[in-house]
Amino acid sequence: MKQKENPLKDFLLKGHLRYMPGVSVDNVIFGFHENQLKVLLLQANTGKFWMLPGGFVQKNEHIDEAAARVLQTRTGLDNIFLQQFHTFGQPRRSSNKALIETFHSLEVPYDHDHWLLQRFVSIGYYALVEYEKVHPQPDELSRACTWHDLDKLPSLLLDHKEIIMKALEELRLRLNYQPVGYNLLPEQFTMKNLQSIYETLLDRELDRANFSRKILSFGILDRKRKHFTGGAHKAPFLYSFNQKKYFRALEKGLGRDF
Amino acid sequence: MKQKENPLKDFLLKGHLRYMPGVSVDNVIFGFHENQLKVLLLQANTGKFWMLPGGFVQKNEHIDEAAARVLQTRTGLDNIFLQQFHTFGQPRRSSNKALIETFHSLEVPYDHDHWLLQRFVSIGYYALVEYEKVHPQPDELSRACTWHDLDKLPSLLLDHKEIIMKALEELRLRLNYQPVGYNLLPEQFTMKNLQSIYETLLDRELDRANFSRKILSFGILDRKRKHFTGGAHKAPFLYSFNQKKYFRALEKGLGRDF
DNA sequence: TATGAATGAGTCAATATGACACAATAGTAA
DNA sequence: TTACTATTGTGTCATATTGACTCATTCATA
Repeated sequence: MKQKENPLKDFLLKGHLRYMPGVSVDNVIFGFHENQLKVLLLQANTGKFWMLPGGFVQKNEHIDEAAARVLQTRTGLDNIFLQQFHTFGQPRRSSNKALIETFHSLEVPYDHDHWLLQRFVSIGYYALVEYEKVHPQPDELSRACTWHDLDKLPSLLLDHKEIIMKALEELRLRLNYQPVGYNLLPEQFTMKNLQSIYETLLDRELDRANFSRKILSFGILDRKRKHFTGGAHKAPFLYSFNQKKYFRALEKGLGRDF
Repeated sequence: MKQKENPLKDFLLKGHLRYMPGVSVDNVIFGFHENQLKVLLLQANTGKFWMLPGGFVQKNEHIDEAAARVLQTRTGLDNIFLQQFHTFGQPRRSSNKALIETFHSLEVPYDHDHWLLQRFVSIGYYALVEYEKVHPQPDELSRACTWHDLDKLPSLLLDHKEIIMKALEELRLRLNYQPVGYNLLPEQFTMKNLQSIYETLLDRELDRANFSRKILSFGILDRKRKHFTGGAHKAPFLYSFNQKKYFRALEKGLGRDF
């Protein structure tokens, strides 16, 4: 029996049979830690640049499914609600220098028609995850899969920094008509937990009382018992998202102006 | 000198040299007529289905430019502000039956690897235009390029109906934080003109006084002289968009909740 | 000059927002 | 037990916004 090929080599040689040419997906995964917004990045075995967990679309696969599969494959994160937010299509998105080096080092024959050397359009998805709940694992092409502060991003591949910034911008816009937090918080949480998320996403402080009033007016929360932290102060109530109402609000929006 | 090829035949044979495989753009052009929202559709010479003015992305072209070029080429409409709103990527978007008939009728050789028979992802753009201002002309592939009522759409190709509906949905959402009307109205217009646009887009009536108050509060309008229509009633003021403020609002948004 | 239609401007109650105040805890220290 | 502190639930209050109206004005026509 033939020895297993190098998976990267296999991908370079046979990828064109499996994947759509010219189309990729890039996932911007936001996570929280100590009230800081983080983004999940991969670092390839072969390069020093960091990158978003992105990949390609199979020839017979919905792009939404592709985004989810790519995320699962490259980071191990599963069952994450991904939201498409923008498609990026500058003509020379990709620099092929590193790629061509890889061809040489793996002794893979190629020419300028090779599918990976073509220009790609990338469909951007974002998601919000609870930092503590997930355990990112790099795939075999990557040596690292770790969280990075948004204000201390390392050197990023191609236009991935632009993609991250656009994702954040769109996310902030949608905060006005979409609820947030479902998979960001444990089953039960305090109002302060939720407020911290909004404050972190918006990068500014919100008034405690007003925030509470507004969120409760959306009617997507159920109040539970009290939560005794052991802190020397009044115990806060716990809340949970009313799933039905939460997802209805995700679909229908939280009420409009016009 | 060789006779000019059939342009369609030329496109089928050589398109793969010029265009990205697997990626297309589709434009949803909304227009107004008698307070009705219309959408611009093409009908191919060879088929009975109507379609959005869509096309392909050149190998070295920004997707935004592709959308504008495609629109210009296929409908004659130029200098239109197109807004990307969603990318559609179900795996079997395209039915190739009609296409294969075309291959046969033009006696173009093909196999299942032909670039046009591959699965396509389509990037959706929308725009709003003043019905009276533009004069759509079908390209040589099409026998018609006409406006259609949204509530009386003809049979549409592929998923184009879904694309139109999504465009309208996104447009309505953006009405809450983006100004509308710049290229929809003449240089000067009445408050009623503008209100009609909003009413048509939202498909519901708005209170005259409240609408005026709200729009004026955005601070994107300059009041001009009065306009004497000849009607037997008080003459309305004319307004014009303050370009600087209008486009700043397009960029920055019209004020948020959180 | 009277009339009808549409407009600019205003009223007013209901609601939402932003900035605070204050009493009610839960633990800790005395 | 009792003070003390941090944090929370709730309330207030001025201000802004919204939705549903009214009303006088003004234009062309009869």
